[in-house]
Amino acid sequence: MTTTAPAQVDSETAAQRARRTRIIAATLSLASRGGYEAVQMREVAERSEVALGTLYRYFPSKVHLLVSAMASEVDQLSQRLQKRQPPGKTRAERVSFVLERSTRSLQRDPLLTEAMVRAMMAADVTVAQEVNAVRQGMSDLIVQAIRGDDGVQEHDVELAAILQDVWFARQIAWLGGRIEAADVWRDIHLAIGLVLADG
Amino acid sequence: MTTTAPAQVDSETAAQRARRTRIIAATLSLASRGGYEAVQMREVAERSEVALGTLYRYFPSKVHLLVSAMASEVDQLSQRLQKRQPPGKTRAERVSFVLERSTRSLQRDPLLTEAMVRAMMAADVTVAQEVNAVRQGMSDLIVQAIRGDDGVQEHDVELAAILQDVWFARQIAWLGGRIEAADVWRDIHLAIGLVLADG
DNA sequence: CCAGTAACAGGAACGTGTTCTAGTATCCCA
DNA sequence: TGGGATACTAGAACACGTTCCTGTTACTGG
Repeated sequence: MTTTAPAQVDSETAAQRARRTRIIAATLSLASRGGYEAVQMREVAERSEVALGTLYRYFPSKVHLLVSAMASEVDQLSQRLQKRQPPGKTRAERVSFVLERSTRSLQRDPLLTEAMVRAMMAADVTVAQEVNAVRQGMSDLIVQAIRGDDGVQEHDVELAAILQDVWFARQIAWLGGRIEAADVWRDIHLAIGLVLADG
Repeated sequence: MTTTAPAQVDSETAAQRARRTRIIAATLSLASRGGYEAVQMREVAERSEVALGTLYRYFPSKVHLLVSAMASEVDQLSQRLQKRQPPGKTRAERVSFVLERSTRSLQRDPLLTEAMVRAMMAADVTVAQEVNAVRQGMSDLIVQAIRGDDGVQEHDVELAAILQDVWFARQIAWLGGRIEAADVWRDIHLAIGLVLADG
């Protein structure tokens, strides 16, 4: 947190964009192999062929780094899912589709998920911007599913926020060893039914 | 995590119970003054007049320590609130009463809350028992409010779990500087209205 | 092209959670 | 009541996130 970050991402040099990409890639790779604790800053720096100080110039803390990595993952998920309207006649069916896909996508790589979700929860005010990017991506996904072809509905943003809260909380319960992977989806599905009781 | 914990809390010697009490007291005091980062294990040990190794024998990590502290706080809150049935004619009114009291109680000491909630979120599988104690305490509170004088209702435990998830998630959003203290309560209230739509 | 500035490399150093060791005190039971 | 196990103290040691320092490289305006 000593040095000032590169002014703007879109005014970066090509070499800088490449460094940023290498750093995120190394982070995802390490997280995927060993979770939160395996993402060690020295190791990330070494793998992305960047000095430790440079790593900290790009991402001022481990939490910034992991939340940024999650933002990049959510972006990808979002692009895959938003190619077409989620199927289903009711709001509940469409939201179920989207959240089930998201949940399965995360559970496929539990250690990576653990690293990213743990960072999201550890984020303090200095990471608010990155955290908001992640939440916005998830929210867009859910809101689009709620609306379907019906357009804007009352409370749809608030409902999406609640479902996202439950979604995160259940992931944490799973990561904390308090519920099984299968229960994550059962609980979220139940929450969808209760919150979107329209069919 | 190397040494085995004292066998059972109820088979402790008087001196051991006193140590445990002093440790929790020192933890709450430090957390209240400076939040999560101010709870430093060496400092806790010194203030509770216990060697560092002993502290780790009683609480095998900082997270265990803070979650245990939260369990003790929730116990107290629970005892205060459960003295009488929460007022209100509808489930929503009663649950609002209980959660508003809980929220206000936490917001009165933001740094302590930050320390405890952050520990709850950082808890891994080794802390599952302590985390469950906290969640059970909160759940009892909410379930009792849902039931009121009406007795057992369908899904009341699941509804309580969802509300608790939202409650925690909103606390985190507040602690993460993404929403204001007042918004915490507004969002939880909204969730109550949506989940318990019975008046 | 050159000077000055910002970014980067390499690595030492520091803080705090956690573990480990050696010695001492306390407890429990035969 | 004595002796062995268990618990405790004091403090060193280790790991990893973070900061800082020194020298070098890459960029930019004149």
